Amino acid sequence: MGSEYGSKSDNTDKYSLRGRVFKKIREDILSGHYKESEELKEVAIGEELGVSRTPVREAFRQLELEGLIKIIPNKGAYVTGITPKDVKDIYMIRSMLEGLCARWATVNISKKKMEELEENIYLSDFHAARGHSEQLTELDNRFHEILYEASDSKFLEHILRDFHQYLVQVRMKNLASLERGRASNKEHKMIMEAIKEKDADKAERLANEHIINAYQNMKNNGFEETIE
Amino acid sequence: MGSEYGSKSDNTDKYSLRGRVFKKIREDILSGHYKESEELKEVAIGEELGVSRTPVREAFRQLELEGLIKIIPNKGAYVTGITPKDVKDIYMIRSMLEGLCARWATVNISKKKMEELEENIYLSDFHAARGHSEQLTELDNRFHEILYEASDSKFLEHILRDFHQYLVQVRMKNLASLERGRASNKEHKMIMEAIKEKDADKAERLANEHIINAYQNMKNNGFEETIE
DNA sequence: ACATGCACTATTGTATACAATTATACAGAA
DNA sequence: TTCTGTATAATTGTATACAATAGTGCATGT
Repeated sequence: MGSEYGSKSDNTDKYSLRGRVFKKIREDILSGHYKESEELKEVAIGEELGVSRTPVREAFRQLELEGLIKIIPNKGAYVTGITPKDVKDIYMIRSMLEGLCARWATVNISKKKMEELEENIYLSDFHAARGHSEQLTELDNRFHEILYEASDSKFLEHILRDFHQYLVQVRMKNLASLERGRASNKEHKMIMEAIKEKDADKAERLANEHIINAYQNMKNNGFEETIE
Repeated sequence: MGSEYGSKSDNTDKYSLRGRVFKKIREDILSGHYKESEELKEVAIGEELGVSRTPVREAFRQLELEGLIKIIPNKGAYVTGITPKDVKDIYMIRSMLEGLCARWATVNISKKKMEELEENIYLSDFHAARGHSEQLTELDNRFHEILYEASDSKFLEHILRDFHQYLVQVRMKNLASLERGRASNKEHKMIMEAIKEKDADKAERLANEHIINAYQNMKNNGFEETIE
């Protein structure tokens, strides 16, 4: 129990060729390796990665659904790209949805999950004090995971996971800052307490702000240079 | 201009085998033809539809990303299903996002799109008075499409389109009721006016309520029998 | 009777072959 | 020159063949 956080949330199927291709291309798009409107050719990418067209094609379909590329039938796949404005939009949207999630979690959370949430806070404090940034990242992920599950809404869970995956690239270097890590913990704690007090309005508001703060922090740390 | 509303929003690629397979399976899941947890086998479905495994597989990948099936590597694809609660959740989530969309549209809408919005309202009144339900459906779709585009957010647009597609099944029989059609028009009009007056708060609130109303209406008309 | 191992089957994963579509270049006519 | 039609090449769409994996049932030994 607990060593493989996030396995449930990862629908990229790490060990299949398709999964690897999917991940690789997504990474390349999010990191700016592929330019806006660049055409992705099945054979070229297949050769580059040493696989046939089949897994590449399947990865393309997934990438299209995630909005990262646009496939024009019988013509080709074109990179959609992701601008700083897109990132901002995503955070704004996510802020709302995390708020909704916190609200629903307040109503639906089970006793067991509530305990896990408290334990999560406790452990986060522990590791933050010692500067264990890797564990902090994992705990942060898990905190949100718990809330997703506690919302008791299959679809909200699904959507928020997508966002989470989406932003994982950006988040990495972001949470690495211990300052933000500590602030984040404090916010988590407040959200947890609001849920415990069954104050849905408060939980929603705090979760909203939590995401906005994460975004502000990222912006301040000069992400403009990271993703262009 | 205007005869093929929604073509942009449809990422199912109507005329490819994959697109048809995708649509067919989604329909079968949403309409309850496939039971919860039922296993979908590539060859079986392929034979049923007279196609090979390839387009079926690609359709599966898309269906998984939409959360309608769950694929376990090397094992199989299983129907996730969609309960009345799921539908409710989706409407709640969509309500928030349509609200956000209306807010952003208020700020970003172009003059040209504003005019199209007004024209849409006008035409809707026209057709509602004459009971042209087909045109009404089309205009309703287009109304929301315009707002999505006007939000000037690629991602919000993308997400809301997905939801829209998702609920299209349910919506069909819903909007068919002329009563609701007329009420819907009224609500559209109010949203449009709020945007025109640059009152973002009002636009957001009205859009929220608009979706909730649509849900309530659907529930009252006994959708429990439709989707189980 | 029960557990264990092995062969066999069914199903998915991947590669390749073939078909259909689209883009391009070039020749010829207006 | 400019437009148009056609042949050709490049690319995606689909089907099929082969590989890998997981599930099933039976035989065998204790």
